[in-house]
Amino acid sequence: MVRREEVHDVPTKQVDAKAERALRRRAEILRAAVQLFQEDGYHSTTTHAVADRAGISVGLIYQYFGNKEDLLRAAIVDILGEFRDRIPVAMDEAGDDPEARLRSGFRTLVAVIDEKPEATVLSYRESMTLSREGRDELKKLEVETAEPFRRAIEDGIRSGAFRAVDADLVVHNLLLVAHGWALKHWRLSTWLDLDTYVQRELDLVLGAIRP
Amino acid sequence: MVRREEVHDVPTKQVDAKAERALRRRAEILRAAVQLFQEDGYHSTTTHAVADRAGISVGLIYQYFGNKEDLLRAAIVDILGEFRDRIPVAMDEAGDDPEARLRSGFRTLVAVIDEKPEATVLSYRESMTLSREGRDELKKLEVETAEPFRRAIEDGIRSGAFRAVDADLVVHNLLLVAHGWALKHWRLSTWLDLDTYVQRELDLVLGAIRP
Amino acid sequence: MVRREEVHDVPTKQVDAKAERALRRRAEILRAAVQLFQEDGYHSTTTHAVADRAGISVGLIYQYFGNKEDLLRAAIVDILGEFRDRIPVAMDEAGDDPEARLRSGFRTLVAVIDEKPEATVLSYRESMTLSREGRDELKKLEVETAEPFRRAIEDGIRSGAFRAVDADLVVHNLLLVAHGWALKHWRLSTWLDLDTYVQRELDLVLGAIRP
Amino acid sequence: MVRREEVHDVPTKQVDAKAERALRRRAEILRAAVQLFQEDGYHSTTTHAVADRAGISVGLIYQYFGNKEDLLRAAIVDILGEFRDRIPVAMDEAGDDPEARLRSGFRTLVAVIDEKPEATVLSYRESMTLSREGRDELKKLEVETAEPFRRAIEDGIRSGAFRAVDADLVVHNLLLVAHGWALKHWRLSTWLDLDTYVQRELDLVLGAIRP
DNA sequence: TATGAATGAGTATTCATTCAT
DNA sequence: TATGAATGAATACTCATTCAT
Repeated sequence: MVRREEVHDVPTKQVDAKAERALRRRAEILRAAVQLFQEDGYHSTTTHAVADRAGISVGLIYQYFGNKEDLLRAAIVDILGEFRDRIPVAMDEAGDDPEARLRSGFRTLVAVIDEKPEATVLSYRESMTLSREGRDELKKLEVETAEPFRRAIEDGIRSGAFRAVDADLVVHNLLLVAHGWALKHWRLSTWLDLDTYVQRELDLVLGAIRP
Repeated sequence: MVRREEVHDVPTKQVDAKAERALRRRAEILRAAVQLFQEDGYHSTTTHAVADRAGISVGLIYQYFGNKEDLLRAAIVDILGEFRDRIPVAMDEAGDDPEARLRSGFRTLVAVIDEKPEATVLSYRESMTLSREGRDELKKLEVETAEPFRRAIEDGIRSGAFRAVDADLVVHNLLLVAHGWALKHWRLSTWLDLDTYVQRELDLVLGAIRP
Repeated sequence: MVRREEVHDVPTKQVDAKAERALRRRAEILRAAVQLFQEDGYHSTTTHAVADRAGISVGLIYQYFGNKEDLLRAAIVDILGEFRDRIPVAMDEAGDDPEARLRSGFRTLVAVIDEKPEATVLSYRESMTLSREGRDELKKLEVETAEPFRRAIEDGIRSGAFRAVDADLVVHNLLLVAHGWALKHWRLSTWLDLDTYVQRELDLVLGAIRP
Repeated sequence: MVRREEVHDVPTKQVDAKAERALRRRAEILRAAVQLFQEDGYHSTTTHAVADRAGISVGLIYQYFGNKEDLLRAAIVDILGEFRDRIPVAMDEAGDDPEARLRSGFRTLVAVIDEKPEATVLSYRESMTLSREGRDELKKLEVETAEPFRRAIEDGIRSGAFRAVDADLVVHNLLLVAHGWALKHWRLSTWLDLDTYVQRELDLVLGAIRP
């Protein structure tokens, strides 16, 4: 007879399947939430509406998220995390030239924002809704997102590719302008598409910092 | 044409005193509301809290404002109206030179934002909370605010002072950067003061559009 | 013209009327709550049910009580307070003789319990439901209720009217037996009425402590 | 007649092992439930918490108990059943003397209560929570517990060992006082231990009914 | 004008219970 | 037997708004 402990042993495969299923569920719920938060605003979105959109019951939301605010936090962290992860990769693919790195990073930043504009807008609109901890987590991610841009600019300044500008301020502008694509999309999209926006903004920003 | 106040048979003086008192009350309530909206967010602010802060009873709010949303709309319209009114004046005082006009307009814009950062942040955070009509009113004011900037840039392009840039895009950037002073004040203020911010941003923006 | 502050002055009479009305409301709500707590138990009683029974809206409950638990606390404190207030009076009316004082006090105690058996049962059934503070308040009241009985017994022991018994234990028994009238009323009432119960219990208790 | 377990064609030994294991499981769950009911109250105890404490899954609770209330009923019946079973034995061991029988029965009653004070308190606090049937089962057990005491007193009255007191009332008091050891343990234990409590209470009760 | 008692619709969250595995 | 993911009914509490005074 097998030891009792072993009775509960389950094939690793099954465990993985379970864990994967759980992750998918979580993502489904989060997607539904982000959609609705964007459509109606965080406060106007009910947990029941999120459950309906995700095709599950209200109760299940609380098995994957602590509460409604946690859902908001996860939604915002989700996109900020994507920024943090994808931008360095894109910049590295662009090689060593500071200007090329900046272009690639900015292009990726706006592209990610264009993929999930709702989440970006959310992070502006609702970050005050979060608790102290949630907001601190956000700020940390924001700083991490800014970092590779800052380094590229400082490299450029050192190499003489850029003027001796306030690197932090330029990064601030780059991020603002990137977010602007989501924040003012209703107006920008009347005369610009994504590529043109990226192109023209890069021309402006780089034009301002070239020697 | 008779002024509306005089329709009833009351001495003008008394009417004025009354009207003035009413205006003051309205302003007091609005001020309390803007403070609290900024401190706790629109949704977390109760009408009772606004009444308390303003030193009046809840009921009275409804004599000056239609409902809570109307209070929000008024708060946002208030600052946007100030932009619309003060910027053209500031630009005109700067004379005819497009660059001087831009500088003066931007400086004023950031100054007004610095005076009431709450309201600016509010207009980003809560404009989706407004009804269709409220939002349309906002967009109209936003366009009116942008207009003098756009004209100065186009004048500059025509006169050869600026390159043939996308004027609307530059205005979009100017406004974003101005709002950025309120939106990211927590970070910017760690290394910049108002004047330096204005100066450096103008250098960047103008550097990008000069021939 | 009167000073503004005086404008709000209201006749004292009116203030009293308001305060009195508020007290009546509070009592109405409390009565409804005690009834329902007794009928269905605290946890099975909904705040809506309390409001319905009291003939008011749910919201109003929260203008008079902090929350549902506060309603329970108030209900229990209410009766314990009555014990504390009425028993010393009854004992004093009985004169100086320890036995007469004990009889009178016990008779009153059981009478009050008989008037509001629900509240007595409540204090047994639901006191654990209360928060630490609530329970401490209860214990304090319980001790205050016991005190006059304890003193009468010790007086009797000193004067030789009673044997040298454990006074605290006798008080404990007296209170238990009094509460028993509410706790086991369903059985006791099959063969006893209030007066007989009081009479027989006093005979037993006094028979046990007489020399 | 075949035992129910044997209906299916399984070796008796295996059935017994199974049945025994099931009984142990049931007892484990019940023990966890009683602990938690006492610590947090019946309503604040979740079935998940019971499962955790018992080291099993929620689902399994429902294989041994019909529902949560059934768990409560079982917990209370458990201790009342122990009263019913152990008291007659203790009294018989004391011989024929009514007073000796009473003493032995009471001592055992308080001892059992002291072993499981939680369950005793539970039966006071939560019996109203039970359904009609559950409460009737409890009352039946209570009467059965009382019966041997009643008989001992009546025997004593007949034999002249006791005065012609109301036997049912004396039993009522005995049970109340015994339960009091659990209900007011927080206060009694400040100056009494179990044996002293039993001793002094017996002295008081017997002192009241001796001729 | 001004008050604030009263309303009651609206909602996040919990938790006993089920059932596919 | 045993699991625990999933359900969804139930409920305390809030707060914008009204209206009698």
